[in-house]
Amino acid sequence: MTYFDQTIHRVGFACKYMHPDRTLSKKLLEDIERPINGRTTTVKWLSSQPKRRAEERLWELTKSNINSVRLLIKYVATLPPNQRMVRIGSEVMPVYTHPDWSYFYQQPDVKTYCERTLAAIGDLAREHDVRVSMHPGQFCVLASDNPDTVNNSIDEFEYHIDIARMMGYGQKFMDMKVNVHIGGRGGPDGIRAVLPRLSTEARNCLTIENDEMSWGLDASLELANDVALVLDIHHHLIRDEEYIQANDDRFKRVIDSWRGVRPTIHYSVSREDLLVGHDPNVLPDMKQLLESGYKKAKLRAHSDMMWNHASNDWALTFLPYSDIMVESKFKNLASTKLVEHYERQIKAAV
DNA sequence: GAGGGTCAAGTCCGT
DNA sequence: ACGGACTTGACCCTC
Repeated sequence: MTYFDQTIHRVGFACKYMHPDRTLSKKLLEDIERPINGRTTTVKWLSSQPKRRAEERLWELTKSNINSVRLLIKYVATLPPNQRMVRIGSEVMPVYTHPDWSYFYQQPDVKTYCERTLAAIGDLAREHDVRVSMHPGQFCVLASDNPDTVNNSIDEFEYHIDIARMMGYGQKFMDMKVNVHIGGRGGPDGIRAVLPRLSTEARNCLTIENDEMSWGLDASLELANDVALVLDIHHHLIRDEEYIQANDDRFKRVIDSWRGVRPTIHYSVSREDLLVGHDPNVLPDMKQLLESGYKKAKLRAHSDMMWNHASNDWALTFLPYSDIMVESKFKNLASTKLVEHYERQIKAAV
């Protein structure tokens, strides 16, 4: 087992808190979890309401969601230093980029409220050394071949950057990562073309992640001199059917793209209910699974927990070089259990 | 209170 | 060409 520094090597989770005691009633769990997790609405519902009522709703959601970010970071701050990393969900300010509703957030009282509260939350994160990030969703396609989609995607990306900026991030290269996939048919050139149109803060935060279907690691490596790269080791496994190694030259180039800042990689594993009966001590063999009829579309879906020890051992070989964002359905429960399992292994080995 | 229908946006795969 | 998956629930509404 390799050297392990509690204060440097982080494992985090994404967007949502789950209470550890799952034996509690559904209602009680909801009461506990609800304030910590984001809520949202739909354009359709908002536009069906009188303007006044819709605005009230947006106010309520915005206040609730900003407070939920605060509570989430407060929770992460109670974790050991090696688990102080979390992704903030995108629903903080619902419909922020929708043409009918973006005005709402430009109103001075709303804007001031968001700036003031998010600044304090950024301070809280820095005070407790919580590493934060964001990840715009599937509709943010900066490299689309449709100019309208690119325009909308820039707005959507800059929305995330507004949050980062209000929290006090974006001033230095990669003080916060806001991660997207290449996504569109424009590929790496499409991403490069859009860079001059982004704010300085956006360029400081943008990371590009390799996709599990279309644009893989080789494509994102073309951007190594332009942006920081996020290696998703499971995506690479799905797409290229390869367990990339931590000493691989391609990973070295990923590390270099962060220009001295400690990178983050993404790690997930195929669903446990898809690979029923699979030995948790054996690495899933992609080629074999595909030959026996499993589809990539199914294999890409995230598991509840990090159930495969062999896969975890592989993922954790990256930890000396980068933080690991665990992507799983059971969120903090999966990442915490993974860390605790790893630490027990280290203790046993000493 | 439970259950069913619905939701801004893009892209890919399979038929 | 088109539907469904991905994401992926969460929410509203009706009963």
